[in-house]
Amino acid sequence: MPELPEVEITRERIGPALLGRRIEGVHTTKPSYFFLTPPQRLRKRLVGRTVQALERVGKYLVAPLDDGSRLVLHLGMTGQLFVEGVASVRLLSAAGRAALAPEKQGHFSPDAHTHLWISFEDGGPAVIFRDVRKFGKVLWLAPGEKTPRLERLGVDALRAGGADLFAASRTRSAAIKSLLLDQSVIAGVGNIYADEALFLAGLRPTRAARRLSRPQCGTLAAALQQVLRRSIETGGSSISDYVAPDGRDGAYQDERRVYARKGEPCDACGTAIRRIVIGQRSAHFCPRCQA
DNA sequence: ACCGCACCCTGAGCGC
DNA sequence: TGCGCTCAGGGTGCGG
Repeated sequence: MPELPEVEITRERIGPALLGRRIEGVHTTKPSYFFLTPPQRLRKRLVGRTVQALERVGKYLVAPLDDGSRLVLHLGMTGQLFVEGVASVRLLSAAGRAALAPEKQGHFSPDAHTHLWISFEDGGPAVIFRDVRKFGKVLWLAPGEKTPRLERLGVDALRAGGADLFAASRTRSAAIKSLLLDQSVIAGVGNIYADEALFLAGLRPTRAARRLSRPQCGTLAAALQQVLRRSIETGGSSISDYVAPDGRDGAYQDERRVYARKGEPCDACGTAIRRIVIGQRSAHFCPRCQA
């Protein structure tokens, strides 16, 4: 679910519920690879701490704490970071939803997928991290400690220019779509926005990266900026799981030109959108508009 | 270096 | 109703 725009919206809206509040309790599910830092240690390190800032690095959220350590979060595919008390049907499974009366279907209560529950000394609402597939990650870093996960990220997608793309693509024979998804090249782009940017730039996702000209790299970088910024403006894409920390859906899914629109007519020319597979991921494009 | 693939996990939706 | 299958905004690690 969450790509750069969704993570950025999450950062902005979870901030008020997190910053400056002293952590009283941390409740977790049992150890799993979701916890890069084991739950028991995580609890020990977090209780009594105060979150001083919240930064986004690619698709990661990084929270510096008052003792110089850092809490690192990644939402994976189905991660949901939100404030206790918000209502959204996306916070319940279809089965759970069906079991409730319609007027209660937005109400969230902790379930087996609620891996992190952070409560605060001020007694206000908790911050909750739920993730059905557990592809998300929680990691605590000691003061000064580094992690390859952050170290190897390339330039943030909101700051990536044509020159970055051009330089990174010269030796790459792989499809440009795969290059866009490579977080060590450009950090933050995922499947939706890679497809949408390639459509806007008029480029086929299958094109070998090294075959792009300098101007085409410029066009693609500009398209990426436009797509990402517009998605942030509209609150991100809520396609199946994504919900903002305040419980609201994004609206960018309504502006998609190609992603998950297989068989539908292209907005620009009417040709049916095609879906293919590139690097084990789906790719969507208009066979007429994208060369 | 770089590329493709297996794998991590759960749930929804589909055809039969 | 149930079964088996495919699919899903993520990333890592391996061998070639």
